[in-house]
Amino acid sequence: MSTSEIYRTLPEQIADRLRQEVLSSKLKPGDPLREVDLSTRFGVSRGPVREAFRQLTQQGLLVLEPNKGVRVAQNPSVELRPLVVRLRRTIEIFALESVFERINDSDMAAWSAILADIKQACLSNDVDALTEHDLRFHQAIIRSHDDDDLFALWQPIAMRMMMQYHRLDDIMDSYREHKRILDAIRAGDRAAAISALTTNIQ
Amino acid sequence: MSTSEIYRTLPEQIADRLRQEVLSSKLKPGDPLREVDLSTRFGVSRGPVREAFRQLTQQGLLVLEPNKGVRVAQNPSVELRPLVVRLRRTIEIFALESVFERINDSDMAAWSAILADIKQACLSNDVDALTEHDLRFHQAIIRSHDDDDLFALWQPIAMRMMMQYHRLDDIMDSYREHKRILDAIRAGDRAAAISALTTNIQ
DNA sequence: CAAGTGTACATTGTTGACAATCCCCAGCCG
DNA sequence: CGGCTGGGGATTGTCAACAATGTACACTTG
Repeated sequence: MSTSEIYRTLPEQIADRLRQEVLSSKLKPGDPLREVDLSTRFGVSRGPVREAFRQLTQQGLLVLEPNKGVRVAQNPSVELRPLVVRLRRTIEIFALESVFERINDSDMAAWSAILADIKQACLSNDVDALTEHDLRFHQAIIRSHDDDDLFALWQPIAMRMMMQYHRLDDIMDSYREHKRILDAIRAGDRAAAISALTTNIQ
Repeated sequence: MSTSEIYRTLPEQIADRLRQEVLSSKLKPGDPLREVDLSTRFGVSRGPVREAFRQLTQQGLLVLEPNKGVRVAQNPSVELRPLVVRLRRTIEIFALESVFERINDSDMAAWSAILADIKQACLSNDVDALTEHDLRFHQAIIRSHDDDDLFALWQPIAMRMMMQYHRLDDIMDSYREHKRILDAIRAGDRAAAISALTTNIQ
């Protein structure tokens, strides 16, 4: 997720960068993205850029109009939002349910590290960093399953929520909510974990 | 959906054809797809084929391994199946709930036509045609919303179920189930419609 | 003979040129 | 004056050549 990391493919690097800019509202809903602009900016040809567009379209961050290019997706309609929340809860609770059976020390350590990043982002009031680590936290829940299908199901739904403006008045609440989830997991308390997760997803 | 229709884009034509072959098990899970094979077969270059691959990957029908090409996706693990069923029910019931408010005569006519196609496919024991029209029926429920986001959310989930082998002993049951749904809609009976839909999705 | 290594081939990744399409706007016509 | 029409620039779509990567298998080596 950080800047100087080894990526497998060119399109992935481009997609990661663009995703970051969409989630941080550097690119706003409706903004058009031009293939040539980005290809010169990243120093590659249009092919990899097109490929990155496809990845982000799949994740619901961009919308593609044939012969007209891509734009940043509009936030889901207010009508749809309750559905998206319900779907995301369904998936993450499903994943959480079986976390208790598989969890090991290295998982917990990784989670604690992410929670520390969330705390740090909250303290320094860095909303972009918070979005990134929030995403990583939930991704870790999903990924504890090691099932690419589950991740593929979850991603477009989660992305559609992440694009929304932040719902919390006090940014520090984000840290508290995630801490509650992790504490409940550590304590092996399923009901508390699900409750905390449900509170966090809305 | 039929063979000689006007499509906007080349990749769409290719993707439609390949989807049909995956859903009809002409291409089986794990089968590799080669870009050059398909580009010569369709008489185009590799570009549009790659693009079609991306669309089908997004729909969960193909899996993409960098530098190694695409393969037909494995069916979701048995562990995941209950989740997929739950998600699909959640979305379709959500869509169905508000169908009652928007429905008009031309919608009903279109639905009746699809139901007739389903009946025809059942009578002639044509499983491939049944799969296609089954998909069209549910797609019509989703599409009655005229919200591309809802469709985008639904498609990858529905596709993962459509890849599964058919669950019915008597193929004619499929017609009966869909007829129950449509009759309930026509009668304006929400509870019955939801019940019939829930029975159909499993 | 087993394990590692090199090499040729098959396949995907990337590129830049060219074609098709869209969009804006000036000019024309009713 | 309002609406149609068509030209030209901007943008995406397609293509074929070339580069990079992965794979299979014969070969060496201990």
